[in-house]
Amino acid sequence: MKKNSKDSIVEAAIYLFNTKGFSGTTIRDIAQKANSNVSNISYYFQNKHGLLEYCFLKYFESYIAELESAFLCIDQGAKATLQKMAESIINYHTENMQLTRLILREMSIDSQTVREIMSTYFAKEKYYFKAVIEEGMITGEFRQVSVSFTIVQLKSLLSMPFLNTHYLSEVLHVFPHEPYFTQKYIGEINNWIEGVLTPHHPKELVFESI
Amino acid sequence: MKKNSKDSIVEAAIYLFNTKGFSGTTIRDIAQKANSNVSNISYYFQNKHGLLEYCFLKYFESYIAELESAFLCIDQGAKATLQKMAESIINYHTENMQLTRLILREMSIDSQTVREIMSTYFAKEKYYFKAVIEEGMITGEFRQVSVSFTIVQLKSLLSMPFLNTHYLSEVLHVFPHEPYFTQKYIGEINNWIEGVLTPHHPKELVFESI
Amino acid sequence: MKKNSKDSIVEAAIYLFNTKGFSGTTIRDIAQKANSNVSNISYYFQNKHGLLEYCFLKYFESYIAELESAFLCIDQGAKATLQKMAESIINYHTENMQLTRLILREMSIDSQTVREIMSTYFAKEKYYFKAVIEEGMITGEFRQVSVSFTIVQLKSLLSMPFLNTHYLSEVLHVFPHEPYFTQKYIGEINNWIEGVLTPHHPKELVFESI
Amino acid sequence: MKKNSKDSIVEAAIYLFNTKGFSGTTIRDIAQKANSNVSNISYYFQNKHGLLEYCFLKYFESYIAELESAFLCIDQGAKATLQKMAESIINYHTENMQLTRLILREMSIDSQTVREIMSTYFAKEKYYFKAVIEEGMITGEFRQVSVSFTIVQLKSLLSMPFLNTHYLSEVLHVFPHEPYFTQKYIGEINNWIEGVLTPHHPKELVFESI
DNA sequence: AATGAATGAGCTTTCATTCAT
DNA sequence: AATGAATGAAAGCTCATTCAT
Repeated sequence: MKKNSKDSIVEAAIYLFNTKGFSGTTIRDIAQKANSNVSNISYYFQNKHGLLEYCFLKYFESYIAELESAFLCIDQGAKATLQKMAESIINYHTENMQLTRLILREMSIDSQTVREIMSTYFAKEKYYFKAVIEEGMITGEFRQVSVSFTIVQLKSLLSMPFLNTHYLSEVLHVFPHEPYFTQKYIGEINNWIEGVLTPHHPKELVFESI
Repeated sequence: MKKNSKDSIVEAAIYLFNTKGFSGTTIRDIAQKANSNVSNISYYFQNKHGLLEYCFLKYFESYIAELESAFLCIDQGAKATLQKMAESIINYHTENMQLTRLILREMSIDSQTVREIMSTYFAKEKYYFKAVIEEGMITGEFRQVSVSFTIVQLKSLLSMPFLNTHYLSEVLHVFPHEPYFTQKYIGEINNWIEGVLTPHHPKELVFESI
Repeated sequence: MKKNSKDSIVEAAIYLFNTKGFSGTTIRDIAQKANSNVSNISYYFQNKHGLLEYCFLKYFESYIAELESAFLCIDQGAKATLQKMAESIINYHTENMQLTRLILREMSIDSQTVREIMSTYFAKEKYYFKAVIEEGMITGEFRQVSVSFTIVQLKSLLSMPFLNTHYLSEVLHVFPHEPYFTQKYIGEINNWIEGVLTPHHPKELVFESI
Repeated sequence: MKKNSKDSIVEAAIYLFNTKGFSGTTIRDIAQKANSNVSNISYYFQNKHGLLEYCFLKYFESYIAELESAFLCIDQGAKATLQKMAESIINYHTENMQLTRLILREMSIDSQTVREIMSTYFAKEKYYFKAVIEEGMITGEFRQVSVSFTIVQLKSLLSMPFLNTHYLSEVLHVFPHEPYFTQKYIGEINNWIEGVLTPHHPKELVFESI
């Protein structure tokens, strides 16, 4: 009768953690939404917190995989690679908006989970970003910039819209769920790469902007 | 005996909501940290949620005031004004990092509070950003851009570093609390204004980058 | 500004104790309804329970006074006196319906208050009822009946309609507040005195009694 | 380990609600007396109020069943039927004195529960009383009386002794728990039916009295 | 005489978890 | 693999009362 109890629990958890926050969600909420029994959560994930950790892992495994895959074409140039990385992340975030929002929010809470589980993933993520930026600076594709501050900006631009989807849709009337958004926002990121990271060779660059 | 019970409750609440999340914080935690009595929370703020709302109002009243004040110099040019607005916000966020982080996180939860309380503030904020961007496009200081997508980016850049302070300090070794950060990050935002918003007049712009 | 704080507190208390029960009413409810301050309750009545006791005394002082006054005409015959006593009680209950209902309900709770405060009043009440019934039995106006069981019935008939006013009005469409009710119900009590207490055929019936 | 948690909770609740009133009883009291856990009250009855409603239903289901069963012999005459109904109610009240007292008291509080839950039961009860009284008036067994006012008296006589058991035992020294009381009080009710409801045909009636 | 801030105890309810099946 | 009853801890909140003014 139940397709897959474990999966439906995770699905329900992502939705509810995202909507009401981790602490604001009860395991009964989750069990009910998943059409499962409360005890199954303990059974599969040890306890409520284990379920959250599972969600974190689920997110980061894929996230890093996307990043890794995009990084493979580094020999085609730093700019192209960075553009591909940004595009991959935006696509991944768009396709997993609930999970992304949950991670981005809970990450900002000061907890053991964040420190322990995520440090390795963040280290990897930093490695790829740093590598591509430094490569670009060496080849002259990028200006000489602060790697850290560049990563700060890049991550800001790639995360925020998915964290504040309400704000986007209700205040700015920009709808991250629509396919048009993804396309357009990738263009904006490329503009940022051009305008902020790339050295100004006047003639060509003017025509890149939308 | 107690100097100011109400204020110390708010202060404790901001710290704890920020550190452990709203749902993850108990009113007993707050009362204890504030050296006050649990009942006083109900007494002053009706209930736990009222205390959160109070924090929201506290943040937004000042935030909008900062924005409004910076907007006053609009006759000195759109770019200068936008730079001043960004600087004001960064300064305000730096000085109220705890509160800012709390607001930015809880805002992303799907609740009545967010919708009802904040809609007016967001409308005002949007008004100022839109006004300055459109002014810039009219005078030719800014390129022709999508107002909404520009606001998305601007808000991303102005918020994210204050939401993920752990990440910045522990992964990137960038410390938002240090005075150097503020100064440097304001420069980065100005770069963004130059590189992304300002039309390329080759000669001058090259020298603006840090 | 306040006419009489004490009186308005009592008035509010009677209404609220009656509507929501003693334990179900908070002193803040009372203070608010009385347009007074919470602390005044402690000031005037020591504490919440003192206020209840005050209500009990208020009721019983008047109640016993009514009974006493009606009993004075005992030399005009037992039946006439009993009728007058019943009429007085019904009138008093009608005029103080809220207070009456409150007393009748709280009396049924097993508490110190009931035992201590009321025992003297109940003793007095019993004395008058017993006196009039026994007088009637001596003079032959009444049949030989059990005094206790007669008092049970009499008190039942004189109390219940005022305890269950909702039931009367909503189920039976009998409205104790209307003047017609009082008049009619006094008639019913007199019927009861006639039919149950008075011998039908003086000579024979005397022997029927238990 | 626990035999029947639900039943023991109900039993404890009836005793305590009766003794201390609904609002005056805490669920900790109940759980302790029932040797159960506080949470089980929520588990079985949703909340404290749900437990009260359960008691109401428990009472009325049986009460109406008694009434219905007694009403079946209506073809044996209205008076006999009414006597049987009264007897059934007195027996039921005697056997369930705690519950009865609880219901009678809480019924007098002005609440949603009373209005919603009980209206149907009261309608049924009224139907049976009305039917038997009207039948009696048609056949000439009963005098022409007001149905409503007769029900008021009947219910008064059948309820009050069970509501004020303290008063009966401590003031009047009448003990409703003793078997003698039931027998005697049924006799009193029959006297009331004879004296108040039955037309006076001197010769015959004399022999009917007990 | 009256007020409003402050207190601490205690209440109802919720929750994550465990146990027996 | 899955269920539902049961548990103890703790959470949010309420309340009668007191204190300082």
